[in-house]
Amino acid sequence: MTENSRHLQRFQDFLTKKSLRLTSPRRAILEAVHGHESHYTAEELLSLARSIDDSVSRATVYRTLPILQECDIVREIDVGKDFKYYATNRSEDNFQAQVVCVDCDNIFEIDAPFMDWYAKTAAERLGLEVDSQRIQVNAHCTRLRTGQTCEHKAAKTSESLLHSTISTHN
Amino acid sequence: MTENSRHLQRFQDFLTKKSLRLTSPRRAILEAVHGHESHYTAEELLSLARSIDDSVSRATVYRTLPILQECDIVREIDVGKDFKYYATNRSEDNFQAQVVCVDCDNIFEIDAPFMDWYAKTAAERLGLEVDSQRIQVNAHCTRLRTGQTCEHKAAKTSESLLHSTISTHN
DNA sequence: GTGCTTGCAAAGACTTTGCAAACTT
DNA sequence: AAGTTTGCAAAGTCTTTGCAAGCAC
Repeated sequence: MTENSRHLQRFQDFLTKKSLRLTSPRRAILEAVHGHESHYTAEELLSLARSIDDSVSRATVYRTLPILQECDIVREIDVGKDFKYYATNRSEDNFQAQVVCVDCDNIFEIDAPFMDWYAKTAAERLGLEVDSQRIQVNAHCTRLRTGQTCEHKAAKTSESLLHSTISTHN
Repeated sequence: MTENSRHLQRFQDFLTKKSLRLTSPRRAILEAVHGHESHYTAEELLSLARSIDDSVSRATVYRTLPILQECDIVREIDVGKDFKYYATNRSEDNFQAQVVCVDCDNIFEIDAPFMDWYAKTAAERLGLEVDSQRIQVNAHCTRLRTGQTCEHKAAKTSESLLHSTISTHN
């Protein structure tokens, strides 16, 4: 069973449970969500969804994203810009930190397994219960800073590093 | 030497260095920055600044905040809402994580000393150089969830916890 | 059929910016 | 005097919302 069909299944179940309907725009948006490799904006999702069903409107994308987040199919990533990024939840995902290159806007994700423990401890000290958590590191391209600005290409070649795991426990 | 005067000194030096001017609105805003206890919005800063010099305009607040951030007098805290919070840098501050109560919007800060190490390690793996970092934990009020919603009052009484330190190294 | 959905365009919320007048050095 | 800064209001940017027509079930 592919991830796509697993997500479709989950989406349908969720919609049914809430007496919502599986419409053609929603289907196109779900497909678009799988068409994106990494992080995308609402606008990018709209473009791709429109290439699948050109009647999809911006409003529907914005109305569907919260549903996809509730289904745990998509997650929102706010890196402090004036718009948000979204990413599709792949099955093997652990909690991850975002490393954002401020020169080229690339977003890398790196496992940060200690975060679950930290968040829980921090919240408990305040008598709270963890809802969600987030780590973000903003960084510059050391090597490329001197030459032309940090390039997206450079970032792409680092993709093998994306699944590195960093833990504070050694 | 108080923190206020240290900040004023730093502000003046910075302005001079950049051939900028110490004007009355800027002075009022700097004062307002010290009048706030914890986290404040641009709008709240504007109100307080206006109570000191009622001619201060919203535009000037927005234009002055970036300068204060460059001087390291104020820091920006983006908790993913559609507006930003600001906090005055007090001398004893270490790197801190934000714990945001999603019920009452209170923001607590807790030391997270391991973050420097983590950010550096994560960035290095990608060939980047750390610029800034951020940890945020969103949480609910466990105890108060059942009764009336989590109250701001309740948060205030936890203030003694604000300076707790949590480290992953035990 | 019932009532959830959609697209469109207008509205919203916060922040930024153009401009002429006012002010700091 | 020279050049920065200000307040005002308009512009901007992303996101949300009202509404009548259109669909899914």
